[in-house]
Amino acid sequence: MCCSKVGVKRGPWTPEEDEVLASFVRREGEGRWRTLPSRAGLRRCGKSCRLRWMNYLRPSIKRGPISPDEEDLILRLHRLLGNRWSLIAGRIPGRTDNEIKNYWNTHLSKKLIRQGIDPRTHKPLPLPTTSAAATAAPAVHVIFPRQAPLPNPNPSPYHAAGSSGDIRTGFSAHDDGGCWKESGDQFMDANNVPEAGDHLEPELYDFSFDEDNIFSSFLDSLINNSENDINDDNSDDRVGFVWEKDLQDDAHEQFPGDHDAGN
DNA sequence: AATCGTCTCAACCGCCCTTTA
DNA sequence: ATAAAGGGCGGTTGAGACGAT
Repeated sequence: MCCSKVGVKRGPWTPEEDEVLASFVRREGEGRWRTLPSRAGLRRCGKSCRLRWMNYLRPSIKRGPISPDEEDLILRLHRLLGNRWSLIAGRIPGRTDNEIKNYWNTHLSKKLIRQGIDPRTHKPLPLPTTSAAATAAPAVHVIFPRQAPLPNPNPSPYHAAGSSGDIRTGFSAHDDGGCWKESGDQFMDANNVPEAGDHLEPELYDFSFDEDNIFSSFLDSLINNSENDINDDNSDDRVGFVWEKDLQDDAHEQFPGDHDAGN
């Protein structure tokens, strides 16, 4: 709670403060945010300065309403990544995670609900007469193995872990080194809800790889193929999905140790 | 014109990971 | 190995804008 310090200003930024911050960052560069206020002569906490710069003052920030293309991309990415706003924002030039998060919460989630789609799972909302099975419908997440290589050139990398795991880097913090691998032709998709561990075998890989490159190319393939991945049962290269449904507990039960590897 | 309810989004909060000493 | 600092993340809040009554 750095902003609660005595003498530290809070609330909306004034144009004068913006100018001080922007010119200072342009001159000195980003970083060292905690000491920036004193160096720049601002009565703000470092976090507030960083946020203001990242979400508002950066020259690369794009202004104006979200275009239909951007909206479509957000929807696709959210379907693949869940509430990983920084990752989503990273694929949409000029947009910030905060902006996308707000847009999602105020527009897109409601739009999906109106269309009868669960904004969390991107699956059809259950009918009002909820059965136990319907209410237990699990969330869909793609969770990228942190240190696991892709098993083959046309990979379907996915990973079982609870979404409560750390997602700040886009990988699960619970499962370093652990990777779920498809078994035979079995895939998980929206029409094939497995039990945790069904049709899957955990595999551990003990060599590292270029995470950025792998992740980037993998994400590109996800975006490009996302329609098929999700909706087309005949898709050959569809992405495997892992169903969350309290998966952390279930998977942990079946494969103890796997999910603690990163901690 | 006044009041109320809803919506929007900038800003803050609290947590946790990474880096540094 | 450990603690502290720095930084980044998603979730939440609240003030202002806006529309309905």
